[in-house]
Amino acid sequence: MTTEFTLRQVAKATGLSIHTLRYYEKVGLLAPIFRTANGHRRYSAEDIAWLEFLVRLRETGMPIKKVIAFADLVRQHPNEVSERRMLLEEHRNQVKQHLEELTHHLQVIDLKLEHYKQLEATGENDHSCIFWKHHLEKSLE
Amino acid sequence: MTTEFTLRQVAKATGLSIHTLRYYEKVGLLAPIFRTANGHRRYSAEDIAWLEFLVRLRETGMPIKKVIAFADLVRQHPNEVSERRMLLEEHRNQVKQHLEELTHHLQVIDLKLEHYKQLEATGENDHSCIFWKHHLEKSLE
DNA sequence: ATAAAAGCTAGAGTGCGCTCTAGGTCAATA
DNA sequence: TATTGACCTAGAGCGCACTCTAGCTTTTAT
Repeated sequence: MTTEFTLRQVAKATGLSIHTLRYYEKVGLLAPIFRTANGHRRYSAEDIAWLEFLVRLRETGMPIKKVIAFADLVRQHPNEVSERRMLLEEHRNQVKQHLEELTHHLQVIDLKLEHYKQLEATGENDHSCIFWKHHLEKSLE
Repeated sequence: MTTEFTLRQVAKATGLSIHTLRYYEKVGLLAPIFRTANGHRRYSAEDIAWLEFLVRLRETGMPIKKVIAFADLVRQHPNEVSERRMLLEEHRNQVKQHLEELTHHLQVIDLKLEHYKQLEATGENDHSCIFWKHHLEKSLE
């Protein structure tokens, strides 16, 4: 409330672009930001705190529409926390699951890398190129 | 090579849509798939193996262009594995980093959830709603 | 023999999340 | 006084990754 920040400052602070900050406000990810007499935005520390949480939701894959739904809950039911909790809990579980899938994918990629390293060490050809050869043969018929 | 599969079968096997399979071939994620006399696609077991790895790359966030670059390396340098290894290693590191960021984000979300649970238990209001009030006050001036 | 189901291509359309442009105001600096 | 630079709005444009349509042929089931 006391200290207020310009668009430019907030862009620098959050890592979001100036364009994105205006866009986020336009679509309702942010409540309307306070304006000076000439219409320029002034962000409060609380605005920045919300932006930081919002970015976390986005970076964990929450679609913009769902973040808007979350923001709307705060606006419409500021004293009712349970709906927000449920929405966030659902998201948390999705992130958790995604995390587990990624971990598994990483293991497979690591296996493939191990395989490559062995091939490089022994100077052998990649076995999987057979599959490409098959197409070459066919196209030469 | 021996057993071959129809478009429909491969869609079911990989979880990709029929449209997507044709699209992937068109843009070069797959080498041209073998065709029957009437022009219908017939996928080999190797095609499916590559599709499965490809899906893993996509699901770990590798952009299509980069997957194409990877596929091109196999086609152009089937005996040279080191470039492929480097590309894949770079991707692996990005996935690892992403995984760590996600883990951190998850912790913050869990903290927020803890906070919500406490509020629900004590029946208190969410402190963060102050930030929304600020805007309401301003709009009433 | 005919209808339904599966396949084909080229290319248009969609949804998401920005990102940029045009055309303007206002304040401070050279 | 003129110009630079930060800001404003409305709305157009873009890149990605599909997804679907139109109009056609072929195959399979009844």
